[in-house]
Amino acid sequence: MSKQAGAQSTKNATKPAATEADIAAGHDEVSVNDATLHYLDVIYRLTLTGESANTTDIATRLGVTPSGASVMLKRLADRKLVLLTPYKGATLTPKGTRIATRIIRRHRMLELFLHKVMHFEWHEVDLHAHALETSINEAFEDRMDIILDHPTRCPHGHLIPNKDGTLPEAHDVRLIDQKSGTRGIVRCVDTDNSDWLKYLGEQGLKPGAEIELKEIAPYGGPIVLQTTQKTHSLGRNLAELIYVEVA
Amino acid sequence: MSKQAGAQSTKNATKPAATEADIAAGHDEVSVNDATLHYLDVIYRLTLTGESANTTDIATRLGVTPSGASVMLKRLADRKLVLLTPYKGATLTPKGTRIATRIIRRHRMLELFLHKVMHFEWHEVDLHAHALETSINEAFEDRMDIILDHPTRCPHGHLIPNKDGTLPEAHDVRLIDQKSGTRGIVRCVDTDNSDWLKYLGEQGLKPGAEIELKEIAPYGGPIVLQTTQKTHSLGRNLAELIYVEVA
DNA sequence: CGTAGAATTTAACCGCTGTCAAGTTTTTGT
DNA sequence: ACAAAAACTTGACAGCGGTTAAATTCTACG
Repeated sequence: MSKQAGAQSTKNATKPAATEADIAAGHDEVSVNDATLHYLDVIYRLTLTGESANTTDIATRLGVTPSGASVMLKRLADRKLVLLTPYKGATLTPKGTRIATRIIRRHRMLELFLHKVMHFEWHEVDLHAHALETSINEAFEDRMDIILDHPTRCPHGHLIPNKDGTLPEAHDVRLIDQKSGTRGIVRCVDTDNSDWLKYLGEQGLKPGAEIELKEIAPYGGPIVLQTTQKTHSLGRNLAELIYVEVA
Repeated sequence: MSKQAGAQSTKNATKPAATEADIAAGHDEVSVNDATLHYLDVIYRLTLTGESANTTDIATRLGVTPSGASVMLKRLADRKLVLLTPYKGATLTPKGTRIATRIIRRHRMLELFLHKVMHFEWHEVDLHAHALETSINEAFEDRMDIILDHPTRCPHGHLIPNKDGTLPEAHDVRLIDQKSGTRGIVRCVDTDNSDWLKYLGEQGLKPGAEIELKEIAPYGGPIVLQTTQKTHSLGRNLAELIYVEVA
């Protein structure tokens, strides 16, 4: 499964990588290096806001030095997977986006699989999924899809992209943007910080929970909200992670 | 999970790999390169007979050139994972054996998991397991062990090593070494050839099948055997793969 | 016993993805 | 506006796991 640099390069030399036709046909467009996939994954998530991803952020997320990331970004640009404006930042090309959404599909599907089938806790699944996402193939992906009955969200509530890269419909809004008295259902907890997830999970603040926003204290004060269980008081940084669907 | 050569080397430079203490404590001794693990796996299987593994066989199994394998074997010898006698062959050191049995445990457990939980056919699981075996960690391994209720054999009937490297007890004998009239239960089909497995599976000749050896035709002739379903006539090459437990 | 042929190793090289150090560009704060 | 700081890129290099071609060692056979 193309993990050795040498083997990879040789394969690419012999057989010039997947053609556009392959990709359009839904073949294994994800047949690229592990490293490449991780870069595309990170860039995709950093550019969700619409802004381009800067080198240092990418490097930090991947645990490499900015110089290393800079070099790699250039290579990805040469391969037409990212659009790079030197000293400014990177965004994904359509091709890069297709690959990224596909790997994210696999990542989130794996997270759900690890949670539902293998009974890992929701704060544990990201790490496992990360290790596995570049090792599974389309057959495995499809099999999970069947076993999980075509899921649309990972355990944290992130949307699972469809195979064609589109996203399922959602009506998620940020909890802290709502006004006091709003009632709704938690749909997503947007972090991969294991500790925060563990804490919020213990509080029952995970997708599906019914909550009512009681108060947002001014000047960065705590957010107070009510579940069927109890009243919670959360710091801004945690409350920011919560997305709800308003009742 | 350490797939980039660069990252790996750096990691090893910073943190000088698992110590003997780590290994004894049952920590993640399998924290080595993918490539290394595949080499150890192959060498283990080639040396099961007691003879040492020769370079060309190793290279063939791994899909690399003999020269490449030769270089790599030297590195593994430097790392005290294999015992190398130049121009003669390689065997595993105790350390290499520990790692190899551990990765084989994961491989076979994965095969069973893929078969039982993900409903892949028995001739499909080897490929998937091979891709995954170097990406899972101990927690995943342990979780499979629980879900599968501490299994002792993979779908083909190979023994799943225990975590300490020992093998479960077995009373498997080669079918073709038995004399006509022997009755028994198929315990193992010793091949990873997908086509052969598919065929034998379609014939019902898989672990658990009750069979009676009818006749072994001389001079390389066919082997005739009887299951509860029908009478089978197998070529020598296929019959050789079958191991049974005599009734 | 010597030699042809097979197996193996060595040498020189490559591509990938990193590192660190140094140089360049952009941003920021006064 | 301009200097300091931050961000980014470039250059020189390393390690891994491969390649091919050439040299070496082993083996088997007449």
